[in-house]
Amino acid sequence: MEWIIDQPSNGTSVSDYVYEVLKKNIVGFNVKPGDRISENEISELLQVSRTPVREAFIKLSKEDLLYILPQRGTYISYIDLDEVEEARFIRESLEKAVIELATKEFSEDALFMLEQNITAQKNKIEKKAYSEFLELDEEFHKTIFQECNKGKTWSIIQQVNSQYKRIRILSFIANINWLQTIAQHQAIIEAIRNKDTEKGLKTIGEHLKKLNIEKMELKNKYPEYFKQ
Amino acid sequence: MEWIIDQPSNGTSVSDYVYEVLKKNIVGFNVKPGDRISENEISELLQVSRTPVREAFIKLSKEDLLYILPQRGTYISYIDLDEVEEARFIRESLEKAVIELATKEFSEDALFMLEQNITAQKNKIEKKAYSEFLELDEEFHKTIFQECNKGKTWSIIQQVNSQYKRIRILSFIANINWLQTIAQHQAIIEAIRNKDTEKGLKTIGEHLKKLNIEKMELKNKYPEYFKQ
DNA sequence: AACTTAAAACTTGTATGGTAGTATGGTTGT
DNA sequence: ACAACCATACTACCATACAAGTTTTAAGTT
Repeated sequence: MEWIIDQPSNGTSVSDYVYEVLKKNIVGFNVKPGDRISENEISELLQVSRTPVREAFIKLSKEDLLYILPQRGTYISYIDLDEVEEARFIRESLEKAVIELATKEFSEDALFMLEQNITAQKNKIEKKAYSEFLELDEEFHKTIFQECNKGKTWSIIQQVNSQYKRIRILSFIANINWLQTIAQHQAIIEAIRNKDTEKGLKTIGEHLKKLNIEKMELKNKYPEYFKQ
Repeated sequence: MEWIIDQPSNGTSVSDYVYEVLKKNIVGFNVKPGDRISENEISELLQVSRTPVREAFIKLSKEDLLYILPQRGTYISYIDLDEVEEARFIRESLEKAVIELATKEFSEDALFMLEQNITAQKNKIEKKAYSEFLELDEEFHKTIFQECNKGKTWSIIQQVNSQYKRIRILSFIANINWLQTIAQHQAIIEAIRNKDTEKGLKTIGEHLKKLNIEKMELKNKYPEYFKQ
């Protein structure tokens, strides 16, 4: 498969540019788990020097999207279901804590944004624009965090979420139900509006547990992407 | 005040070495918030090249212990109480989620480790060895996470916790009560042993909220370390 | 054919050189 | 006295060179 190489947007550093390109291609499985990449190879591919490539590698290795073996090589990580589970655990813990805040206080403006987001989500689904749908999904949750003044918390989730994202992509390729996802988003909005903390917590739990069920299914379907 | 420069321990990379030295000196207030440091200055001080220094800077900036202004300079961050509060929020959410697991299943061996840790804690307090006490404190919580198979979760806390750590150091310099801390640790052990989830959650809440009370007190005492 | 071994071709880690952008301090013009 | 300007000395960023270690390759030996 071919690499997707967007042009660097203005204002970003070379280092960030390399990071973005690599992340996109890893999460999108354009480079496959187990593949070996090298600083030289990427620096040539993107026409930049090794330094920013190296910095991007380090950053990605912290997200466990790749692992660096000193003096040996750098490899794309396999999806580790134990890690995915822990990422889910972290995300569930933090999302629940935030939904508890959101069901106590939430501005009308932000609620409106969430609703607009959902209509956009439906649109993308009809057009079968899955990756754009996933972006909106992320945006949805991000909005809740920001409204609760927990932007840093969201960035932590982002960091842990990389592994998780790859599974979601597979899940969409495998064509598993996304209509349920939208229904859950709607339920979250209702919970916030009615200040129904109980319902909010329950929905978030289901929302994230859904993927838990799919995990084994996906591992059977794409064993070459998984650890062991 | 003088910089504390330990020798590099064998096996660690130069980059990690620089990171450790810088972190220790920032958290310990040997370099003060607002101070300017540069790649050149540090590379000369530690007798290494600029590359590993730069990598350490990037890592520390992700923990918000310093901030990099491109082409302008790198500065030690002031303590931002909003950020500290969010770090506390994250930690509380994750610690509660883990204590819930711990009060359901926990090995006898690990419980023993926790008890041994507490006796060691008392020791350090008597000797007024505060920084060593803080290390044991961290170890205590880490043990719980690891026993619950949530090592990654702990590492997330570590990352977010740097800001928080600086406050704890100030708190100890200002001589605020640590006996209460030990009592709370003991209460956590009891909760785990008796599988008393309710008590566990409550204690964790108090444990972390304690610092919340001290924050304003500390800001008044050391205004030069805080933002605004 | 199977095993040794040495050299070449990789890898990442570290050092150093060069560049663009920013702050600063002094000088000049008014 | 004060503002405009310019030279200088910084900064972090990126490119390149070198070092240290690993893997691959292939020739040489038994």
